[in-house]
Amino acid sequence: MPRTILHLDLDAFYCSVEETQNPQLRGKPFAVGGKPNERGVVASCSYAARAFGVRSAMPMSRALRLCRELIIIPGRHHMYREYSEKVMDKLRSLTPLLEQISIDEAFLDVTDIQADKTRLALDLQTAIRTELNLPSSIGIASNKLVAKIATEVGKKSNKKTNEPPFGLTVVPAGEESQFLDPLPADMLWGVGPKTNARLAELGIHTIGDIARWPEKELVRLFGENGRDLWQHANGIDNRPVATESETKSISQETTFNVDIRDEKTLEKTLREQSKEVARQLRKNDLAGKTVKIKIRWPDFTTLTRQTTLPTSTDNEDDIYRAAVKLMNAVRKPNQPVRLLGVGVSGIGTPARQLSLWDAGSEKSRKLQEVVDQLQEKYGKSIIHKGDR
DNA sequence: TCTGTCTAGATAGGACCC
DNA sequence: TCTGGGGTCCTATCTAGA
Repeated sequence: MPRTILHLDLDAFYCSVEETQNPQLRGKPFAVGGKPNERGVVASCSYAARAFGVRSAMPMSRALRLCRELIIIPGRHHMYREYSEKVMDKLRSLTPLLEQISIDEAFLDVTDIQADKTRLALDLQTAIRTELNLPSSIGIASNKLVAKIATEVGKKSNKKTNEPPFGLTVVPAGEESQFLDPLPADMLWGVGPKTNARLAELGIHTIGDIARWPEKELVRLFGENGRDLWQHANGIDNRPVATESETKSISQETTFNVDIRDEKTLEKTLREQSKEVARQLRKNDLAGKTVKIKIRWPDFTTLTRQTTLPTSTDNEDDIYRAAVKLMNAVRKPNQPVRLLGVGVSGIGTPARQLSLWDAGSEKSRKLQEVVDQLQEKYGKSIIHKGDR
């Protein structure tokens, strides 16, 4: 039996949340993101701003040139996260088979829900709109890949100026290839600018073009990615909706408003970043073994250096010391830096020293007795410093 | 003891995503 | 025109140890 996967994407999410706080923004060209004079970029822009050619990830200075009256709003990520959680709770009330893939997107496996799936999607869309004031688009298909592309297609085809698309696109099982065939190759998951350019050189422009190439030939040209490419282009995607995921790395990075040469400022930045990374590790009861730095020179060349520590850590000083060492190994004195970052990977639960005393268990009580007897016999010197 | 081979883990970078 | 931040995954290369 084919599965039914629903993909939901909140339209212009950050901007939509800002509109709930300030309804006067509705219909106006505005963008959430960094300041234009501080190397900021557009994180999200309203549909009115999009009409001027403003797009996300665009430098704010350029966005401002395209749209003189653009209103710039600094991001309030804490608030966006709260709204995101409200939406996810709403989805979870429908089914626990939920995979959140980003702050504003999720997959739901609704195969076993006994209801008309289009009706279900419409009700969901309406509920999120009326209860939370947020517009969303939905794609429904027999797998995650096609459902996600369906959402995108719905957004593109419902283009009323200055308004969110509220797309809803259903791809019936068995019609996946037909649906994908005319779409541009870069709508496929995993095809970015580089792969798209390579495909174009081969005369491949649409997803259908990929599907018609021999799988073996794609594997020869693109390695294992070629196999995925062929399968996805043919509408094949057997990945389940993954309800759980583990954190694999935690990092912090900063692009400076102006390039920095001063050693002390760079070290101070690493210190603050290490502190934040350690805080996040401890908050999630995690520790990492590999410390990585990322450094970008003014010409935009970016490099990373990493080192593996003897033991996992969630300690700010350990991370900072390793990061400074890595930076000093790669940076010449007085060399200007555009971006600096610190990350920790190789993540697991922290290897804390086991306490003999905290459990209050039978075992620890007996141990206590033994230690007390030994203490009586030999004095306190037998208690090793590290044991408590 | 020396050398070659295999393998696993570490490292660096690239591509991609939102 | 001048390019953020925080992630994941993959691949190539290097290196140490068996």
